[in-house]
Amino acid sequence: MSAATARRPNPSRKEATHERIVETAARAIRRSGFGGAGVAEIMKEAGLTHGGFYSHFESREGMLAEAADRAGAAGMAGLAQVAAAAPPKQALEAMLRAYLSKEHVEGVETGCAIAALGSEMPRQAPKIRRAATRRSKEMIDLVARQSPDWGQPGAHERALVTVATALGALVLARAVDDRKLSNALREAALNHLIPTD
Amino acid sequence: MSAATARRPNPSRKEATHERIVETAARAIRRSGFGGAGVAEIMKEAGLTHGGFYSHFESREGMLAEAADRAGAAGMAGLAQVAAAAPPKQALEAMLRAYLSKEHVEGVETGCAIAALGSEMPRQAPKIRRAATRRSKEMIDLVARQSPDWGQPGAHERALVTVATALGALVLARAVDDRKLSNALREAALNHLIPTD
DNA sequence: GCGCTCATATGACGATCATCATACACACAT
DNA sequence: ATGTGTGTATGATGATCGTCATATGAGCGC
Repeated sequence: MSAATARRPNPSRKEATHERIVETAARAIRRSGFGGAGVAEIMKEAGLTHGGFYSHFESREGMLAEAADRAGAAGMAGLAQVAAAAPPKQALEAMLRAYLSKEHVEGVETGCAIAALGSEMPRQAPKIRRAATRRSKEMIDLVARQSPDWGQPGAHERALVTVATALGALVLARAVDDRKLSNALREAALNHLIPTD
Repeated sequence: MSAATARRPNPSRKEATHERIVETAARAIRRSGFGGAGVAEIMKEAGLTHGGFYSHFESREGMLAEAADRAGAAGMAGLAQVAAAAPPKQALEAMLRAYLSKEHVEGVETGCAIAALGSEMPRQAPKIRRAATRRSKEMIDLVARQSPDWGQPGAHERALVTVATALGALVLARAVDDRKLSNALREAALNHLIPTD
């Protein structure tokens, strides 16, 4: 428990619950999509009932926007952590290997939000799309910064292509019902994106 | 009530309606997703009421499977047509330019089904996933066949990467709320995928 | 300890959905 | 024309959903 901060009457009680709901929702939307994540189910999964929902969010859509942003942030943070844990020279390679790993293909619920929700984004509310855009730019910048040709002309364009390729390979590898094809997609994208020498 | 009468006064009447419903549904799922395409809405859009639906399909899911396959076939047919209309040497380039055109970014409803539904596929029924897998393979083969290095070792792998890059760029270009970024993604992917000389 | 306040629970409402039972209307053979 | 059968419409049912009004219970200041 928290007995530390005495600034506000009870700063953490409601906020902690709010946080837990958003965290749960961030996983739920990646698992079930925007439409498949019901209010009652999310609250139940967070250890609550559906009643108090509207004291935390003004609407279901508002919650979805928070959840989408959280999901995007979580995926980004995971990638950034992988990059930070690797030697600078191999940061990009480490990120790509993690992004195109079999574990990431199977772990939709905790993985990249753009891959899990990308094709649903065009019809989402402006708030959600803005979050997706911001997180996408972050991801592109992260890749660009770890690229060997950072700062050189065309580096940003190459980062765009790298992200597109990894995202497309992941989405396809998840979509198909054929293990061999799924693995072939991952391997082909990896061999193509990682400079072999 | 209905006995096994082998009498068909008009064999095409019902089939034509069935066809029209599937065609309508194929557009609806690309526009609204699998979950967002309701039975009543699809029937209404096909010029009917929701009542007769279950004389055409055994369930909503069965209809979705037909519609998904139809959507995949339509997207493929469009691409194949573009390829056929271009000089053989430029067939691949023509396909890529069409796939990554601004029109395709904006035309979700009549475009590539994998791009429109890709991130929803992992949680769909087996029938739907099988259709998606088959259509994906067709698309990869189509690209491989039009590639300049067709038959050479590694050509198939290169086709996998080409498809992944185009798909990822299209999904991202549609997802983001930023016109400039959307265009930059299309252009970057095109410049990278089309052999410039 | 007492009562006030806030976070959460209980329960209900209206809307929407897939599904099905039944009634109608049109086309064809006679 | 008339009746028969097939294709579609009308309407209902039960389930699920988002939303909200109200009740309950726990923690904090006095």
